[in-house]
Parts: sequence; C-alpha cells; structure tokens
Amino acid sequence: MEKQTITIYDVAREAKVSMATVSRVVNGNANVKQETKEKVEAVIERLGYRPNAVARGLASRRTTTIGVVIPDVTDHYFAELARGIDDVAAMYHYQIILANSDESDTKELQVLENLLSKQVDGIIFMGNLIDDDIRKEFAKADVPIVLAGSVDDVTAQPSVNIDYTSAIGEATTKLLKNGHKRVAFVTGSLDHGINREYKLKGYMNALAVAGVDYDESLVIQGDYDYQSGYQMAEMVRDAKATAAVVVNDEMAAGLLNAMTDAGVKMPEDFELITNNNSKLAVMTRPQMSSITQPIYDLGAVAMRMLTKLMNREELAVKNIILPHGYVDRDSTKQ
Amino acid sequence: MEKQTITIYDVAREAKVSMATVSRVVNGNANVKQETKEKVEAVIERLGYRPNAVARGLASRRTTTIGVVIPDVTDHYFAELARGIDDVAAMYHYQIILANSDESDTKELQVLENLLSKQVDGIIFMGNLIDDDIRKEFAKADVPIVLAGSVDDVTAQPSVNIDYTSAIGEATTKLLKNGHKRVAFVTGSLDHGINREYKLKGYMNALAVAGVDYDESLVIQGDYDYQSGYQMAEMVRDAKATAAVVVNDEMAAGLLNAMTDAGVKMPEDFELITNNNSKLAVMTRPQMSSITQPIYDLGAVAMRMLTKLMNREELAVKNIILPHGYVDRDSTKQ
DNA sequence: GTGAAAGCGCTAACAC
DNA sequence: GTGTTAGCGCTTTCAC
Repeated sequence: MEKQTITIYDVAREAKVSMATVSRVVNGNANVKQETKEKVEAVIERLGYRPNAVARGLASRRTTTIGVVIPDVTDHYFAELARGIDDVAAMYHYQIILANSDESDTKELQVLENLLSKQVDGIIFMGNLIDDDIRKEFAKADVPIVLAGSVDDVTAQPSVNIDYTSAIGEATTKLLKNGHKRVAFVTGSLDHGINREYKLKGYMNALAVAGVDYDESLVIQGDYDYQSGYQMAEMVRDAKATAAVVVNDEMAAGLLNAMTDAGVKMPEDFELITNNNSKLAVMTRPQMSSITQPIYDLGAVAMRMLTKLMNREELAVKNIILPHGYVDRDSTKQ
Repeated sequence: MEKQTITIYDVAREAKVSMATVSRVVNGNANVKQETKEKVEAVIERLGYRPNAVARGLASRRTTTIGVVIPDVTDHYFAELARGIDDVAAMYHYQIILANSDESDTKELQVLENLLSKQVDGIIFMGNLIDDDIRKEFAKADVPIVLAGSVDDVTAQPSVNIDYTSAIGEATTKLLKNGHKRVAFVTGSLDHGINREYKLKGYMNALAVAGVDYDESLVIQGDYDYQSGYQMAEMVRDAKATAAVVVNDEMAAGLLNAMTDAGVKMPEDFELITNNNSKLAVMTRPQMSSITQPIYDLGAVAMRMLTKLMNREELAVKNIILPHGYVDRDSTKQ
C-alpha cells in the first residue's frame, strides 16, 4: 500500500503556476493575486496535498517545533507543567516533542542531543539535577533554552520558577508557630540543586528565625513517589518529629497514609504541609494543607518566554519568579 | 551568538575522504576500513559534528521518529501507557513525538496531520472516541498506525487492549454475588465506543446472567476526573445503588471520598470496584479493590507491534488482547 | 505578481 | 573500500 506522495511540484503543474507561487500560497505570503491564490488552493484541496515538514525544515532552517525535556510523564507535577507548555505552544503554532529523560543523566544528555539534531527551534528543560555535562550541552546548543520549574545557579539560563526558599520557609514557620519543636523536612535527594540550594535553605532559615536548632536527623530524603513517602514515615517517627513539610504531594500522601495507618491522628498528633497542591492534596483524608504553586502557569510562561527568545526579542526579566501561596486544609490545625 | 553549523562536508574535507565515507561511518556501515573509520571519528569528535536529522530524514525518507497521540498527559492511565511506549521505542532507537489531543476531535485531527507532515515512521494512537474523520485520516496515512488502550470496530486497525467486557463483567458479577441488587455502573461518556460497546456490555451481561433487570438510572456518565466522580455520588445515592463498578480510578476516588465524607461506611454500607489499579487505588482510605490491567505493557506491546509493522513484518495477531486480573482490597467485603 | 534556479545537509545508487 | 553524483521536497534570493 505504497501511496505516491504528492509534492509541491505536482500542485504547481496542475495549477499551471511555478513552485514558488504554490509555496507563497501555502505560507500565506501576501504577494499573490487573489485569483491565483484561489486557483492554487483548489488544486491543493483536490490533490490532497500536504506540505512535507521535513523538506520545509531543511530549506528554511526552521522546524516550528520545540523540544520539551521532562523527567517523567507520570509525575503529575511535570505533566501539569507540560500542559501549560503545550497550550501556549499550540497558540503560537509550535509543535512539541516531549522527551522523557527518566531523571537519568545519560538519558538527559542523549535526549538533548536528539532534540538538537532534529533542529528544534527551542527547548524547554525540566529536570531536578543540572550538572556540567548538561551545561556543556546547553552551551553547544544554537537555539534558546529555558528552564521550567528547574533551577541552575551556574549558568544563568532563562528560567521560570517560584520562590522555593520562601515557600518552604513559610510552611516551616507556620508549623513552628503551631508549637512544634521538631519539624521534619521531607525532601527529594539533596544532590538535586533545587532541594539543596533552595528548599532546604528555606527550612533552615525558618528554624533560625524561630531560634530552633537545626537537627540533621530531621531532614529525610526520598524518591519523590508514594512508596518512598510511605516508607519514610518510620524515619520521621524515629526522629521524633511531630510535624513535617514535604516537598512533593505523592511523598506527602504516602507519609500521611502511613501515619494514619499506624493510628496517628492528624492533625491532632501530627501536622503536615505539602508543596504542590496537585489534585492529590484533596484526595487524601485528611485533605492536605499545601503551599500553592501556579504549576500550569510555570509551563505557560516558560513557553511564552521561549517564543520571545526564538523571535530574538529582548527579555525584560531573564529569571521569572511567579507568586506562590498557601491553602489551609485538614492536615494542619485551625 | 550564531554558531556556524558544521556539516558532513566539513568532516569529509578535514578527514580527506568523501561525504559518502563519512556517511557510512556515521551510519555504522560495515564497508569502511577500520583505519579510515577511526580517522573520520576523530574528526567528528574534534569538530563536534552532529548529523542533521532533518536532512537525513529528507534524503532517506525515514525519520526514526514515531508519533504518539495522547488524549491528556495528566491522565495517569495514558501517562503510564506512554511510558511503556517510550521505553520500547528507546530500545529500538526510535524517538517519540508525544502529541496531546485534548480529547477534542478537531485537535486530534490536527495533531494527526502534523505528525504525518513531519514524516513520522509510524503512529500510536490513544483516544476514547474514534470517528469517521479520524478514520479517514488513518486511511490517508502512508505509515502504520496502532491503537493502544483504544478500540475501533469499524476499521480493523492493529491494536492492543484487554478484554474490557469480561473485566467489567467479572467485577459486576462479584458485586452481584455479594448480594447487591442495585449495582451502579459509573462510566465515561457512552459516546465513547470503548464504554458503550465494551464496558457497558460487560456490565449488562453480568446482570443478565444473574437475572437482575437492567435499570438505566444506574448507569451514570462522568468526565473521567476526580471532581466528576465526587459529584456523581449524589446520583449514585439517588439511584439507590449499594455498590458500584467504576471505569476509572480518579472517578472512583472521587466517588469513594464523597461517600465516606457523607458518612457512608465502606465496605459495610457500600462496595466499590475500580478499573485501572493505578497507584491511586492504594492511596485512598479504604484502599480500592480493582480490576488489574497491564497498562505499561499495553504501551510496550503496542510499540513492539509498530516496530514490526514498520519493518513490513507480518503480524501473527492483529488485535492483541492482554490478560487482566483483579485485586481485592478494602472497598469490597471479604 | 510570478518564475527560474540555487541550495538546505544528507543518503543511496552506481562506478571504480 | 571509497568516491561521484543525483536527488529528497521545499524556501528563497533574484530577475523580470
């Protein structure tokens, strides 16, 4: 079932014009007489002609495609970010190549290489860990790259984030004010810059302000998933924590369930604040109090930023910080 | 910061060989002397040459890229399916363009058009509703297309699914056997063939076998999300149902929470079985009994099937049915 | 307003 | 084992 592919040349011949004219019509170039335009469009319709994006990309050196590197599609935080990106991309008529990096360094590099070889016009990068290999790849790229929900202090890559330090700090402070002396900080790996340089600092700042000593045993590192959160409950209890700030909703749900399964009453005996306010936060019982992040907007704004960069427009602000908030639910008192 | 792009021609000149030889080295063609090969590789390394996939695609008419149409990345069922696809694709050195269709017909069509114009070598399509417009697009495509977790009786498109009818039937039967006379069937829109032609039939079959009359008011249609499930609780209670089979975990979680929030005891006063056994099923309290589906495998097998099709291999079975199961948890008795 | 022709960077015969 | 040479299907000067 080999279909013969119909090309711009076929259209030109049938419409008795040149390829150049067909190209102009297809690309909405104004310099075509209305009459010619209609004639060409009729032939396109009749023949079922569909421009070959690959040839177009080669000739014009623009693919109207952008690459999106995502650590894991099944992670709701990043999936939501991706939706924001996708919607704005569609608005600007860009298509998206969503590439899973598996949170693995080698895969991330490879995926970036692939994207670049595909001649994408720009890249949005999401990832918890940005190391020198990746930075090198960023530097080699000849297209704009923006980070979404991801930080890197070394390269001053354009980025869109919230103020993680303040957000975590405020949550910690709330718990401290509620009288807790031992507040656990349940985080992803501290190898990840976003945890080490931002979130942990927020936690430590809050302790310092409250005059509470920092105790390393209260900082518990996990894997960002439910299972991991469930298992960490034991460590949280061993550390004699009476409250916790958790950086991710799945881990928080795991911790919460493990606690209540063990007979701990929330919020009476244990208080918890999570970080992403994804729909998971309202699915647990008790529902989880949470820092609120404009996750979808993080993606949308990053994509908008990228369109500007691709048009060589100047950026007013290179590292955008979107506002965050807090919502009280049933895993905290009052 | 315009980088000069370095091409195969530059490599050839520097290595004092022809473009053809460089091409052979890059593509791992055996017909190159070891010595030449090493020389060329050294130059590639030194110059930082990266083959242009667009040019390659145009010249060879193969892009080693496949398109994946997904209704919604933030839907966990499809995200998990996508992971299965992605992993197998990586194994066979195919890259993936993940395209969101938003469950909207127009977007689905447009997305298919885009993918085809990008000259993808194959497509995996996921979607709840396959109508004539889409079938027309399938027919026009000159590359293989396989359906994953999606059905269409009209075209006999290759596909990978489970036996939805039996799965829902078994779940319904279990509830009936537990003594329930009024079992609700909570589903997505019956406009979606997969619900109307498969799942609903399973429900009805089970009723027939048990000699229970079909009551339309017990079939309740929702939106596949938590919110929708939560709201449907009222209709479920109005219909005087004492148990429910739900086609999707998010809706099930919503229904479950709405019930328990209203003081209904589960499983004593109400029993529930959900359909996807995603991680959500163990996050709720009580945990949900569920039909089990090999979701990841559905994707993996579909991708494997596509690789065969792309190699023009014969398929032993065109419409693959993977086995399903059932797991008892706390939303059902015993 | 329209056409001719030169590439874009690569692969794939085909020749040697 | 290696080089030569046509294209792949389109955009884009540059003429007219």
